[in-house]
Amino acid sequence: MPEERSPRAPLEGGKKQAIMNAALAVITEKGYHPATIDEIAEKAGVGKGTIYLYFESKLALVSELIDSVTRAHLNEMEKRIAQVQGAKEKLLVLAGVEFDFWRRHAPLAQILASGEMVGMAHELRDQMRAARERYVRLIQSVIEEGQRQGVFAPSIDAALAAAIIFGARLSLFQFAAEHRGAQPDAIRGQALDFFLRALGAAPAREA
Amino acid sequence: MPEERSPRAPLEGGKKQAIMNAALAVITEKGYHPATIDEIAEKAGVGKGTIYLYFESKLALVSELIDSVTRAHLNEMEKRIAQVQGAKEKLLVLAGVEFDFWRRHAPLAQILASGEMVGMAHELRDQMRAARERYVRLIQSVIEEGQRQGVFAPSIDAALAAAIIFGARLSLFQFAAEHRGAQPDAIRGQALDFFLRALGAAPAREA
Amino acid sequence: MPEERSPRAPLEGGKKQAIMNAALAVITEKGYHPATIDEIAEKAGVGKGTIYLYFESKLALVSELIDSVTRAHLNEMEKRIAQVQGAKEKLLVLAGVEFDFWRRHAPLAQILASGEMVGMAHELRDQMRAARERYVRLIQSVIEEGQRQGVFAPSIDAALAAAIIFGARLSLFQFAAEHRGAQPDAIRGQALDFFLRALGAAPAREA
Amino acid sequence: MPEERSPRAPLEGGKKQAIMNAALAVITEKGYHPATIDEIAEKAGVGKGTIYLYFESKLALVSELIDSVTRAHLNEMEKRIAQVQGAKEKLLVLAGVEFDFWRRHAPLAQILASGEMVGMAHELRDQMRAARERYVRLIQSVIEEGQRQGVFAPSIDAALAAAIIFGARLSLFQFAAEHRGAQPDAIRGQALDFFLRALGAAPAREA
DNA sequence: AATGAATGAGTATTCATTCAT
DNA sequence: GATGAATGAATACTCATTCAT
Repeated sequence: MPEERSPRAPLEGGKKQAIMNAALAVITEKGYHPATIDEIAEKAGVGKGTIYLYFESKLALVSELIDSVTRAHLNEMEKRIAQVQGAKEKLLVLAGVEFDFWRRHAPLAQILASGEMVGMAHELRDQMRAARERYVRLIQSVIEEGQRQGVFAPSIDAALAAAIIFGARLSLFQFAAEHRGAQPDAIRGQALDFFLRALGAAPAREA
Repeated sequence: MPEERSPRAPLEGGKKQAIMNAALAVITEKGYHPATIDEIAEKAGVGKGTIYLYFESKLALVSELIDSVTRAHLNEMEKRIAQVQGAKEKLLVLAGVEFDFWRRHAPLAQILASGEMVGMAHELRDQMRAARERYVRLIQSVIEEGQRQGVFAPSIDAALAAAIIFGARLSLFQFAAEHRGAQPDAIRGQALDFFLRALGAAPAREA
Repeated sequence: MPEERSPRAPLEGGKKQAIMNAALAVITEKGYHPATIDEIAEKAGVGKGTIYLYFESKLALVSELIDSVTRAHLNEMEKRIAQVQGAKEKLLVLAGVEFDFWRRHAPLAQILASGEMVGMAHELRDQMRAARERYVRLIQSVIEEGQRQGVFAPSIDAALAAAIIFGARLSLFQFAAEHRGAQPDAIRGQALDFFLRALGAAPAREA
Repeated sequence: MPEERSPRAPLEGGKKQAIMNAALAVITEKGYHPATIDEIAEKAGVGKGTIYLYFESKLALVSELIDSVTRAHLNEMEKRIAQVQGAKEKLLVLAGVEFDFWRRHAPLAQILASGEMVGMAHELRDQMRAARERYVRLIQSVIEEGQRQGVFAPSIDAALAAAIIFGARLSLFQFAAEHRGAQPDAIRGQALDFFLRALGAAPAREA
């Protein structure tokens, strides 16, 4: 591997990631406004000024944070869905990836899923709206595929159904969190059956 | 200067309401943190200090605001549901009341619907969690009633289903807002059918 | 005197003046950039936030400060000059007012006279330039009057002469400050004679 | 990677000069405080840390800068004045060198000419005061020489006259800058005549 | 010698809250 | 009760300086 280092490549990964991780943790706990640069810096183990070497502003930091997480999540989702055949199977995969994501990124996921955009900078709102739209369209395309395949009722408005499914995620996660006794898999299964029935399909297990 | 003891008597008693209305408007537009007492006072047409005669702090004001709005909403919901017979009919009523509420209080509704206000003071979180629970339980009770009446599939976890339905509200509202062309009633009907199918019931129209 | 109070008129005079005086003192001692709002507030005996009740920003404060001082100075100068006849007499009055002003406002006068504008905000530069121009034009008009009256040599470029006289003020003041032994009046007399000779007139004492 | 021990040997030794030139340019444009080490380093084409190899601090850098410029200017002035005979002739030379200097170093000259840099660190003030004194004394000695030669009026306070002439420089330069239409030489000639008359001498042209 | 990533003290500004009138 | 002038804690961001490489 010959020299191929962008200006501060070697350290950037480490420090920048540390800052983003710290920001994620603090913002998740306190929200956007109460999260202070000081606390993020301390949690990241870097000096306050260092943050401004990697991000232009607090807003830019959060923006990149959201971007990074949603992009990664959506990319994985799309890749995994493309790997299976059948709309019902894809919905199953989607549910699985989703549950994994929530398990790993609970805090940010909550912000994203909550649609908590009131009072956020417009840049961030637009960004989150865009991510939401991409996500909804992904679900919608699976539903439409199912309708073409004849496994979902064709009379259903796929966009509306996708919006409902998208919107239910946060509640489902909270439900799972509050019913720790129940198997997450059981919850996921139940929820999937719920949506399959709603889409006019036979439950997954009997498929 | 003659005796002018109660110069604005007609407004007395409504001052607290004026403040809450103003707070609702400002918070709704900008979010909790960016909303300033100054702006709320101005919009309410009262002095800045006056707000502190009626509320201990900004936090207390918002807390009471949320309490007031959710309480009114839930009370109306419960009253209206009690007036009709049949689980499906109750779900229909619920959807109707809900759409009305959103229409009237769009911005605050969004905050409330997000369910988990990341970054809000813990007092507010707990308060909103409580409201959410009361709401979910209301839906759940309707579902259980339907299961007992034999119109909803008894195998469904009513609590989970209620959580899903609760969670979908925000998304549905956003969907309605983005599809202004479509009739809101049509959207409500479609969504209701979606949930009725999910619950194992025949669609409302054919009931 | 019936009620005729602009919003915060009664206190504004006192506090605002206190702030401007403090700002003048601090800026004079340290210059624009090193002068901190904290120190100005402390010296004025008010809270830091109070300054922002009267001035939009540090820049606005300094701007108003310059405006206030130069305006007062120029107004007095113009008034006093209008009260006497004869160009030489006017020059005499001008010198007198000038010396008084320097005695009273030494610190700000230094800033203004120095033309220290490098690095200043453009707003301030323009403001100081404008004040300088008004001042130079005043001197110039006296010179031109003297030329019309035949007491000053008509071949002299009045604008250039005015610029020279204007520019010499700071140096003269510094000279006076460094030669505390000499009578200020003697210095003023010498300087006046210097300029009268330069203008082609007989010295003042023999007029 | 072959031996590349001195990749920029041709520049070695000039690095300090490069830094001072860059500092002069930046400070001249923005003033002392707003000038940042970052910008100076970039303009000088060196690393930020390198500046601290040559100068102890920003203050030291500026101090050395002022020293270097004023020293060069004064030295040239003294050398050129020594080369001519006659006080009037020396004043003529002085004006010429001065105009050249302003033309070449307009921005720094302005800072220097302001004479009393309000707000500058005390070290710098003292330094500039010293330069000013040396300059004034130079002018003064020419005047005194003229008085001894009988070309200038002996009753004039040479120190005061020198101070006035010194102080007028900034204004004259600004005047020249604002009257770009006029020939600089004409302005210089007019100004010289002005001062010669003030000193009790016949104008230069008729000498 | 040369660099530039890292640092944290220092700054202007905002805003919830108090309190004298 | 009602007010809004006054306050200062809190916060994002800058920049001279250091030091490991």
